Amino acid sequence: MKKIKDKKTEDRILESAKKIFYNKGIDGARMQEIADEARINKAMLHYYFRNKEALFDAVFKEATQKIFPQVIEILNMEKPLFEKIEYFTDKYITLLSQNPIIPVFVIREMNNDPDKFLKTFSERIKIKPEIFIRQIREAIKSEEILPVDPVQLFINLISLCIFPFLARPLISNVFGMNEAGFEKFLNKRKKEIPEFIINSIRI
Amino acid sequence: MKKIKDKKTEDRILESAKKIFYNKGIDGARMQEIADEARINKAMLHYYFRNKEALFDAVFKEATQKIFPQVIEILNMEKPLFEKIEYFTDKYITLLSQNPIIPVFVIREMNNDPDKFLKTFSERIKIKPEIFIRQIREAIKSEEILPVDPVQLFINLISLCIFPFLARPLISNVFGMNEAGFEKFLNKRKKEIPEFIINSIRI
DNA sequence: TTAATTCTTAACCAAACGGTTAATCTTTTT
DNA sequence: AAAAAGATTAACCGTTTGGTTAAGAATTAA
Repeated sequence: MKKIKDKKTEDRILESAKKIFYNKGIDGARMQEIADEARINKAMLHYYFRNKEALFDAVFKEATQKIFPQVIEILNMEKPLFEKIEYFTDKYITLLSQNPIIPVFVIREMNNDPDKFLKTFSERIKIKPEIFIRQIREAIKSEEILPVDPVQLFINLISLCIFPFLARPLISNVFGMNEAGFEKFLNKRKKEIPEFIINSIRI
Repeated sequence: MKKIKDKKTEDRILESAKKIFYNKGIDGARMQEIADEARINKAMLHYYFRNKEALFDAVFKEATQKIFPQVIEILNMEKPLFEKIEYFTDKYITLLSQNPIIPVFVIREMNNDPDKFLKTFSERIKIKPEIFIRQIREAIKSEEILPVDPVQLFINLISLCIFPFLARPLISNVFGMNEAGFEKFLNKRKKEIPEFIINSIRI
């Protein structure tokens, strides 16, 4: 019974911290605001999490755990290259659509303190796209695709998927999209990106 | 004689503010740190700029003025489509390489307060890529390129150019690049991106 | 039941923050 | 040279900030 109650409060804190940190970053977030959001006393934040940084780290950890492992998992699947590119784009944009603020959050905090990010990140998550890279190399050898630089191709794929989530306010404004319009744009993109890439590299 | 001295101090403030704001954002930046960087008293910041927000606005304005007008200018040039894509990629990546922190800065602050951004931004800068979009439409009609969505193609071009600057710490780490290595990667990209795009859409 | 442990709160604190003030130094104007 | 205007500083101020404390509820263990 104790554990259930624990989780209840601790989870509410984490949920509130997520909401505030995601939208304002560690520097813009206020501990009081997180406490208010969770409808608890500010001291409770320090009871469950030592300090602001520890609370932030927990939130950041969850955000990266939610995104990166899935990326790698898909890229390591045993699938033909073209099919994998299609599958990846669809799954990745769907995942980000469900957490559209995470890309901004991760990019912001990663650049805020790159050393800290790389340290805590590479300790937990192995993001080695070597299988995908090797698969590209093999496709080149077997003359299935043009001889492109595998690393550049990989970055292209990631860029095309993530960037719209980072520049969303500007894109929506320039092309006069409302929320539904942007969602439509993203859904269309799920098919456009693989077509775009495969068209480019297919022999 | 007065004006020269004015400029000297005011410029030094702006320069220091740029350095701090670019790297830490408006929330992470401290007025004292900016003053220290400029080797002046903190009160001077308020003498030349009313308050933190006004100083930040001046910095943000300069950053956007440095990037966006050039993007539009190139996209509005009278150039054949393929040549324009090549020219744009080269000039844009070169420009960003000279100001590699600006993309992170603009994306961070744009998402920090989208309404403010869109208001002050669209007042000053008209970023209507209509000429480029029309050019794509015409290339489709004349069967020079495949019938792709012009907006998606435009976003693809921008995504491929900007994203590496946003994810630089992660990219450098995953692929073991040092500073020179990343620069090499970017330079290679100046040719890879146009090839990649043109390969994809050319009939 | 009672003692110990865990959870929660209100009140508090020192440091850091953006911003102000009043006096001083420097330059320009007359 | 004297007065006016502009530039610069040190000291100060009220507020906000992350964090603590000590006391009280609530739950668990004995």
